[in-house]
Amino acid sequence: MNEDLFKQMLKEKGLKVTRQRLLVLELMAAHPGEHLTAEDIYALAKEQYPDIGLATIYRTVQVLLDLKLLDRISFDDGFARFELAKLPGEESKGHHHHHAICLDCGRVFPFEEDLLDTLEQSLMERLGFAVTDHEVKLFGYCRSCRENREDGHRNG
Amino acid sequence: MNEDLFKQMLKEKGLKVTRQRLLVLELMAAHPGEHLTAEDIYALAKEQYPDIGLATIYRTVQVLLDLKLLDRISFDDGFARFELAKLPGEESKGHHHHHAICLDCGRVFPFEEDLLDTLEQSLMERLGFAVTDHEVKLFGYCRSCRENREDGHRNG
DNA sequence: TTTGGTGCAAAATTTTTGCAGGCTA
DNA sequence: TAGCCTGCAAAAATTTTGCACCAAA
Repeated sequence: MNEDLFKQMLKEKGLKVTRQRLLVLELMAAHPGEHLTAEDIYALAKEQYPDIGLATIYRTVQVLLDLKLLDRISFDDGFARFELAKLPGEESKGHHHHHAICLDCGRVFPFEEDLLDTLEQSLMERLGFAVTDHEVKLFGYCRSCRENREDGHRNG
Repeated sequence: MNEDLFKQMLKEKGLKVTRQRLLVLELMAAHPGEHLTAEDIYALAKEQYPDIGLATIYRTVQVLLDLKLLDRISFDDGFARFELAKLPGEESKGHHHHHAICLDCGRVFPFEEDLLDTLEQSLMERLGFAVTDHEVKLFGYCRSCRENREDGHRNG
């Protein structure tokens, strides 16, 4: 992420460039694909700026969401999570990437595939619903958990 | 939903059949595809049983989730929502149905299409990730909102 | 200097838990 | 009757807001 571009985006919205905003964006860029909660971001930010407050994290995250620099995602575990958004043009239709969530170890595997075109076309034809974005979560079992499970089966 | 089957499911788990549990399941069955929050269910339940408590709604919903009679979904608006689950065998692979969410009016259109087989196969081949379930949310604009918008364009 | 941002603490909101009493089996 | 279930209220947990002070433009 280009810091100068970020400063320009803030100025265009009449917002000020502050150390806290720069820090949060930098942290998010340093942890791609990690799905951080507000508390996670707070803890990381305190390492570099102990005086920062949790309320600032929430307010900054909201600014970054408005600028479409972050995506909010939920794994239905009680807190909102945030991750760096792809810049427009980095992928085909401006769609976000998606998540395969292991039901055993809880790890999250991002993937990029964008195979929903047929489905979206069908919705337009049948319902007149024009899709502009989508979010896909797959649940299942990752390779290492499946291998562990097979070991278990062999032994008992 | 068959009430006797529900009673049997409860008994098999050592749980008791109570008026509150029957009522909540009945309400969920009477409002298919409506994505009710705990407060929504509470309000509906009070109409028929004014003494019921909100805590009972949360506890009952948890029981119904465990029995896989309900699905929990989140539209990232701050509360968990619940809807009646499809019985096994009602759809192809045990997968749930999905949601197209209008960004304008907020209405939610359920759809059944199950066109992710290719994607899931590819994940298995590339990551060794075995998908057992998926959740798809599409965001966009429904027919009536699109028509209103076009009216607006014509008039101004 | 003016406007908006921050940190702290309190408030708001959703969800969970403890407990005394009541209902199911 | 024994044990689970409920209702109420309090607690927990995440997120938002009010306010005085501070920093950016």
